[in-house]
This record gives sequence, C-alpha cells and structure tokens, in this order.
Amino acid sequence: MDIRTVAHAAGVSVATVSRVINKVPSVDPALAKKVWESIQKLGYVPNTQARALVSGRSKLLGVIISDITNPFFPELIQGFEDKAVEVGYETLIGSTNYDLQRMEQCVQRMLERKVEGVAVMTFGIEEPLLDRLASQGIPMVFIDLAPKKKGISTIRVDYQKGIHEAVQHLAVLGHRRLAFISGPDRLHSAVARLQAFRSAVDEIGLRVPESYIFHGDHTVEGGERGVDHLLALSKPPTAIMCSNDMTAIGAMHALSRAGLSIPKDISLIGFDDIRISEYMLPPLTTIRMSGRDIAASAVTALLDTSTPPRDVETKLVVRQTTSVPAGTLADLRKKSGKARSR
Amino acid sequence: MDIRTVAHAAGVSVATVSRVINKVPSVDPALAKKVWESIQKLGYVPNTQARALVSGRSKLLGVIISDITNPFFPELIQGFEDKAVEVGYETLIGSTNYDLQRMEQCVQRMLERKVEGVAVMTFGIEEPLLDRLASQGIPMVFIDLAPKKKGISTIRVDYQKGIHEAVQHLAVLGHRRLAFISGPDRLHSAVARLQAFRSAVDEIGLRVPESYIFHGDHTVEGGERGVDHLLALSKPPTAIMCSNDMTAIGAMHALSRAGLSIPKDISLIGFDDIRISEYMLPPLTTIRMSGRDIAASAVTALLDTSTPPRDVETKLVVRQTTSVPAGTLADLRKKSGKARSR
DNA sequence: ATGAAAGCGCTAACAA
DNA sequence: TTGTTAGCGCTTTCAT
Repeated sequence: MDIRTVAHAAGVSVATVSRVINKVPSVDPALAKKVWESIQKLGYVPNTQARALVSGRSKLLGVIISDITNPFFPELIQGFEDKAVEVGYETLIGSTNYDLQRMEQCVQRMLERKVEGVAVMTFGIEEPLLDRLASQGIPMVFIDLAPKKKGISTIRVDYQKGIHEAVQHLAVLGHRRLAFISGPDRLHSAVARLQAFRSAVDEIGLRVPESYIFHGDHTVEGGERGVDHLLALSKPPTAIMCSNDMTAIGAMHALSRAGLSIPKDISLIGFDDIRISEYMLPPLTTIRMSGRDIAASAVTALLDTSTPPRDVETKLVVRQTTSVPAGTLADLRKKSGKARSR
Repeated sequence: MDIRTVAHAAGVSVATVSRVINKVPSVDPALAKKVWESIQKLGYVPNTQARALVSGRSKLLGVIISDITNPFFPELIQGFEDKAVEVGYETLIGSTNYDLQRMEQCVQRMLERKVEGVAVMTFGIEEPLLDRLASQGIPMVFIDLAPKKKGISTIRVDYQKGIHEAVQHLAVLGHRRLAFISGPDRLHSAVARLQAFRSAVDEIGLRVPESYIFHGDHTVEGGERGVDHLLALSKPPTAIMCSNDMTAIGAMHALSRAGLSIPKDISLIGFDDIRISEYMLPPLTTIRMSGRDIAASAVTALLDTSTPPRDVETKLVVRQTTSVPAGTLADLRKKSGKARSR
C-alpha cells in the first residue's frame, strides 16, 4: 500500500498523487478530487520517513528538558507542541533527568532523526554536544544563556522585574530578614534568579547574610532542606523566596512539619506559577513566568532564525503565603490587647 | 556526509559500514575498529529516516494521553520513555487534550511515522480510529477497556483493592456518609473507579444517595464544583473520595475556601498518588496507582504481543486528610469537657 | 568475511 | 497540467 497503489486506483501518475497530497495548486481540481477519493477509500497514509528522506525535511523539532516530573515542563511542552502542530511540525521530547549521559543520548537521537531545530530548556549543555548540533547547521534556542554562535538564539527572561516586585512586596509588608532558596548552580536560569534577588535586595538597602542563601536544586526535597537549614539559624528569616515553585512547595511542607504556620509565622514566595501553586493551602504567592509563552517563542525562533525572539516577562502574583512578619503582628497584638487578630 | 563518505574514509564498502553500525558479528574486528574510527573522526550520524525506510522498522512507539498537564501523565510518560529507551525505542507523544479532533490528528501522525505500537492511555478511542491502527497491524495497548481484537492488549488495573481499602478505612474511622466525585463518564477508568466505590460501599452495608455522587472531570475545577455541590446538600457527607488526585486537590481548595478544615470537618481521599499529593497541606491520603508501572507494562506489551501484560495493583496510602468524622469529635469533646482536642 | 547492486516510498527536476 | 524518472541514505540479498 503505497503512493503507486493510489496512483493506479485513481488512474494518474505517482507525481500527481504527490502533488495532490502536497496541495500543489497546479493540479486539476477534478483530478485532485478523484485522488482524494482513492486515498480515502484505500486508507492510504503517506510514509513520513520516505518524504523526509527525499525532501531533506523531517518536520521535526526537538525540545530538551531536564525533568518532565517538574510540572513547569509539561506546561512548557504543551505550549511547544501546540505551537509546533500549528505550524505543521512534530515534537521530539528529550528528558535528561539532569544526567549528562542522557543529555548526550538526547542530542544523538535528535541528530539521527534530523530535527530541524532544538530548544534546550535545561541547564546549559556541554560545549562538544552543542558543537555537534551546530556543525549540522541545526538552529538552536536557549533560555537566558546563549553561547555566541550563529544559528543560536536566546529567549531572555526578565527575572529582575518579577523578583523586584516580590522583594518590594515583602519590604512593604515589613520584612527585613529575607532568605532565598536557590536552584542548582550549573543551571543558568537559577543563577540569574539568585542574582536578581541579590540586586533587588541591595536596592532597598537590605543586607542578606550568606547563611540566608541556601543552595537547593529545584526539587521539593531541596525546598525542605532549605527550610531545615534556615530554621536552624539562630536568627531565622521572616520571609523566604524560592527559585521555583517546587522548591516553595517543599518549603511549605517543611515549615508545616516544623509547626510553623504560613504566612503568620513566615512568608513564602515561589517562582514559575505552575498550575498547582494556586491550589496549595494556602495558595502560593509566586512570580509568574509563562512556560507556554517561552515555548511559543522557542518554536518561532527555531523556524525563523533571523528575527530574535521577544523577551519573556515575569510578574508577581500575590496570593496567600505572604503577610506582615510575625514580630509585627505580635507587637500589634500587644498594643491592641487582642488575643487574636483576624 | 553519509555512509559512503565513511566507507570511503575507512577504505571499505558501504555494506561493511552498515554491518559495523548494526553490529553484525561477522565483520573482522580490525576492520570494524577502522570503521568506528572513521565514524568518530567524521562525526557521522546515521540517518534514521533512511534506515527506517529500508528496514521497515521505525523504532518508534506512540503514547496517547489526554492531558499532559495532569501530573499523573508526565510520571507515566517518564516511565514509558525510560523503558522504551532501554529497549532501543523512541517515544512519540500525543496529547489529545480530551479533544476528539486532536485524537484523530494523533492517530494520523502515529500512522505517518509508522510507529510500531501505540499505548492509548486516555478515555477510550473512537472505533474507526482504532480500526485504522488495527488495519495496519499496529499493536495497541489500553488501560482497562480492551476492544476485543487481536494485537490489542489490556493492562488491567485492580481498582477494587485500593478503593476497598479506602472505604474500609473511612468506615473504621466512623464515617457513614461517603461521597464520591467521579471522573468523566466517557473515561472507562473513571467509570471503573466509581463502580469499585459503589461495590465497596455496598459491601459494608452502606447506602450512598445519588446526590452524593458528583460527576466531575478529573480536573481541579471539577473537584471544586463537586465540593460546592456536596456542601450545598441539606445533609453533607463527612468524607469525600475523589476519582483522581487533581480532583482531590481542587476539593481541598474549595473546602478550605468554605472555611472547612481537613480532616477535622471533613475527610478526603484521592486517587493516583501523584508526587505532589504528599506535599499538599495536609498531605493527601490517596490510593496509589503507579504510572511508571503501567507505562513499563505498556511498553512490554507492545513489543511482545503474545504475553499478556500483568495487572497493576492499587493500594491505600494513609496520610493526613482522613480522621474521625466531625460529629464523633464533637461528641467526644462534650463528653470529655475539653474545649479543644489535640 | 566482504562487496555490488537492488530497492524501501517518496519528491522534484525535467519532459511532454 | 501531467507523467517519467532519478535519486534521498540506507539495509540486505546475492555473489564472490
């Protein structure tokens, strides 16, 4: 069952069938109709491999992510896939699991399948792997960090804005002891978030002791460990910002395990605004960065290497994990003589 | 840069290069070494499309899921992919978004890419689509529901066990008014869960009024609506079981919005045990069904059509969203004269 | 053990 | 507008 079968059934040449399938305008509508009918009747499905082989176009786009289990990535993938399908492409997903060897496998697979572009949405990539991609002239797109090579574009995320808003928000509430649970250092976007935090804090004249910066790993476990560390300090922070929502969720868990209530005893802010955050109890205040936007930008960038992708913004979404610091409340209580506020 | 280039560089024929790549044992080790060196030096990558075209084997397995945004599915995909890579296959993911048209597109894509098997991990599939797959002799695997055709296998999930345990657990705590927020009716696995609930409840001689059965849709929103409905009843339930964890999470949210505390005022049990459930506040009591197990089973079933896949079990994981019903507590309080228990 | 050559199913250049 | 035909890069007989 191939294109010849259809050609024969419709009484035309294979070239005509090919033209019909590819919607080449020059074909006689009557003939086209006949061909479509044969296709329908025979249940013919063109063989993508053959098409790709001869045309040199795989119609395949790769995305490399680190951990499909972090809800941020499915959202991103969904956005990527939606956009890709929209422009007639398919998506090859590679999940590295933060493992270098798997990353290598991913790249190899992408190469073998002759993808027409790959979006690297993970902690950097080894130089040699990158070169292999680059040497095949495959367009690439990165988040934040962009090795300066042609064919490589970067989606810049304005971490500053959202993080600045968050720090302001905390400062206005009266917090002076702000901590930060960061992501893995090798992950550029994590480093950028930490930097943004540092500069935002600087700006309002606050000093953050190094012990208030905990190096996590963007997992719930990292968040838990971060809180354990922070709580063990002689003077714990009154507010914690996290490098991503998964970390914040882990933090909530550890905080609650420690018998602390959020936001009464301690304020918490996440980053990403994954869908589940809104449904945490209490709903998580976080900084929104749209995975879908990033993904859509990525697809566009891969297909049109000439126009640089537009930046992605971040912004604070205030929900219910932030309030005035415990001390303030205690003072208020004493002053007003009420046993319980609220 | 193709197989000929390598052949030339190594001073052998293309056939030999092909044999080396495919590890055909008959090749002279010395020659093989030379070929590998050339491959290395040239950075040659075999073209999958060409290989697939000539060999008729795409080394591609498809998974169709309904909603990549529901954390259960990424976990499943991860399991599928891990297993697939292990046996030398790649994964083509199709997300239908509960949309029939997208389901059709998915099937079409799978057909075009000549997948060697597809796992349908979503609410059924339209008969004609199934026939298209079947007519190409593509092995399929389903969860629960198995259209009786050859080449189609089924992974049976023992919903009974876990749900039975859950109902028992609730009954032992003293709950008599059990409600259920189900999933979409067209989704067979959802219907099976509801049935298991009904039979488990029957077994302990409880009667569940129809108003206690809310038809949700496996999303957080569905869970919220379910709770809204249940709370509006003149005699609301004291415990709610949900057809999946996302529903339970939505329910937690709505309950908390209504000012009810979990599990003091109402007990809640989910289904799936997605990773985030453990991190909810309070941690969600739920019924575990391993997506990874299902996925691994699915891959095995697709590659070996003769051996039927083994069943997947479910089991209750007690965390902190269940306790004695509010009434009981109130009685206890009165009797003991304490203002607050705990 | 190795090589020569015939396609796999399709597209695209060229001819008619 | 339609048809003929030469490959795309590879695997796999069939010879050697």
